[in-house]
Amino acid sequence: MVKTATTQVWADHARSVLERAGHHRGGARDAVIDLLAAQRCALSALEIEDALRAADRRVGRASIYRVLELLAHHRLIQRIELGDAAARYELAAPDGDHHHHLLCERCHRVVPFNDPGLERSIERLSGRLGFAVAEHDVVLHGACAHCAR
Amino acid sequence: MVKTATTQVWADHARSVLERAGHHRGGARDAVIDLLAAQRCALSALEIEDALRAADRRVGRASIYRVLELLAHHRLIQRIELGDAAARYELAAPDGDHHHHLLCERCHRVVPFNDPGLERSIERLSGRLGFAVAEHDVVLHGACAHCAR
DNA sequence: TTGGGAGTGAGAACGAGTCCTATTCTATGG
DNA sequence: CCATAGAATAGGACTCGTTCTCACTCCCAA
Repeated sequence: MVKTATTQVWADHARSVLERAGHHRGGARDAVIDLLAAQRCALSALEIEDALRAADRRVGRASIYRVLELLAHHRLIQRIELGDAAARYELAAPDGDHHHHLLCERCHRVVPFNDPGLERSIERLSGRLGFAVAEHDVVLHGACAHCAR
Repeated sequence: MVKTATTQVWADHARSVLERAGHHRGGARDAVIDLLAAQRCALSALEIEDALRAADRRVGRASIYRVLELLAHHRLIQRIELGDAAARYELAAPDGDHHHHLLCERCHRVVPFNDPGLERSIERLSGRLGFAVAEHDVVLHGACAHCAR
């Protein structure tokens, strides 16, 4: 598994958050964290299982879901649903930077994008409505820039 | 089944759109359309099945999913996923009015809201990025106004 | 009226996610 | 360093929403 500086930072951060929360360490968890850290796009739980098996590091399915739930609970990853069957999981950068997704209905590509204006709108809105928004998820459906012209 | 003026409008609209698209009529489809028209909040496919059975109008499960897919394809309903297992389906008002949902992490209620500012942000953003956005879906996670204070 | 294609129903099949239980491992205090 | 309690894990059975299959029925244009 290749570890770049950035991914290592996230993995260490994740481990220390969990340790501080009083969790023991464990092999399955380490394997999942390392795998996630090395990804640059979202993975589903089953894809994680396959990837780990391919790397000769079998991890029980239940463990994978448990680890993902734990990481999501501590906001170390974000769970995203794009409408296809499986939920996907993506690193949540410690600096709060994140993006959303457009699902192209023609080429079926998933196009990530980010937009400060959108983030601001959501902040304003949650203040006005009295929500304490911890996370948000925006999915656009339509044609990507490539297919739209 | 009670039919108010508004719901009848939608049902008629839906049927004429499908007819113009070259679809034959059918009993299952009519039943699902009438049921949807009478709802004021989103239903899952299984809830639709149950409601129809309760109304003594059994409809095959496959037909329900087929009808929902067809209606969604013609943008007569919108499919929404709130992260729990089942997808839900909601009327898409012909006037384009729609709302989004906050999932309260404490009381687990689904709180609908709408926000013109948010809509404007999404329009601007899609123009800037070159997307042709046909539909969009915003899900907030956090605490609702009631739980937040 | 009739033929052919669209629509439908019932149940099997599928797949993501959860549950259960025995086993292994981690961290702590003696 | 060892014992121990409780946390973490494996893996397989299971649940349940969704899709598939295929025989059958119905709609509608000719």
